[in-house]
Amino acid sequence: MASKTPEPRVCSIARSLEVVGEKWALLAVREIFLGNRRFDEIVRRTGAPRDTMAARLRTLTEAGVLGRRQYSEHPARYEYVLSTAGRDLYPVITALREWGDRYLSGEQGPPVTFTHSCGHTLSTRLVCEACGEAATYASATRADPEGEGLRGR
Amino acid sequence: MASKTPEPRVCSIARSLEVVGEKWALLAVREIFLGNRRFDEIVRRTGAPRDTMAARLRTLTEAGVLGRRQYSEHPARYEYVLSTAGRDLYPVITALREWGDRYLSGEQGPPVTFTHSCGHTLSTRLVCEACGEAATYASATRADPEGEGLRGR
DNA sequence: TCTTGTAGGTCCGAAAACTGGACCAACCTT
DNA sequence: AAGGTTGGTCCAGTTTTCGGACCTACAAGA
Repeated sequence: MASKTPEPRVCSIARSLEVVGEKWALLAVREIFLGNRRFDEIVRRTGAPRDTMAARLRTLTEAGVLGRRQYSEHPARYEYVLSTAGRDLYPVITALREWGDRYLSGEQGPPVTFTHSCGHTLSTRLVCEACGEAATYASATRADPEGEGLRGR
Repeated sequence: MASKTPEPRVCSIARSLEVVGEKWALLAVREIFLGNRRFDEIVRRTGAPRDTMAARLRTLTEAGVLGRRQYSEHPARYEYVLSTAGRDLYPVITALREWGDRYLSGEQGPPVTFTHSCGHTLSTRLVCEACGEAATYASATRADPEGEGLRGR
């Protein structure tokens, strides 16, 4: 076999995880989605060490997922806001919540966090971008079953 | 303010990340989705240190996301397969791919990895579970805007 | 037979990341 | 003046990660 596929696969999933895959990153984003934009709140509600969360907010800001906004001048105070890219993490967070709701809930059922404006829970659906058809993993083709043919386009 | 909300929020997202939030976990799952079920393949195509990946596959197996199956007796050989819970990570992975495709693609566009059987790319849609209506972050209610009222149900 | 290859790991020491807790500088309220 | 709020930083100890070498068991080819 002459041409080896690139060792670490060129992949958007890997790239995404490079940015939001660190331990506390998505929990920070979750808090901001929930409206808690301030450092102390984020630290308190995620349970992260202050130090670690400070570093994480820095990397997320540098990556363009968050913005840092001064909301008070004289005691200089900052809050974190979601960029467009940050807001577009909503499906990722929803999918994770859904999975946790299904497989990691205790006896009292899943905790409720995000709801649709009609009051019900949001979920993610897989659809085909082109034909609009609902899809499942079963109807998805694994483009690279044997480890070949996957090259970036 | 008498009753403090629980410090670290009770949350399915946090629980999910406890299981699949480690650095190489979702990439291992990705490889298995792509049909590469064997240790060496998984290591090679993710780029993870062998050591770390061995540990990760162990935790994922213990968590019930993966199963470990012997496919050869005499040289005892094992492969990893997705459980139902593992297969249900498909939306998470799709959402991450979609985000990476959108915000982290180079000049040559996103690498293609998963496609629908019709040959097109899959994506995730947010919908309301009850009314079936398409939803966006904008139409979602933040159940806990000020850090209150979020308690598990 | 001897070598090479495959497969699924383990072991190692060095480096990086995470952790909890103390501390700090401005400002404000009581 | 004392105490609270906010957004951090600093520290030292522990845990994880990293890359590479190594190991066992078998099979195929020269």
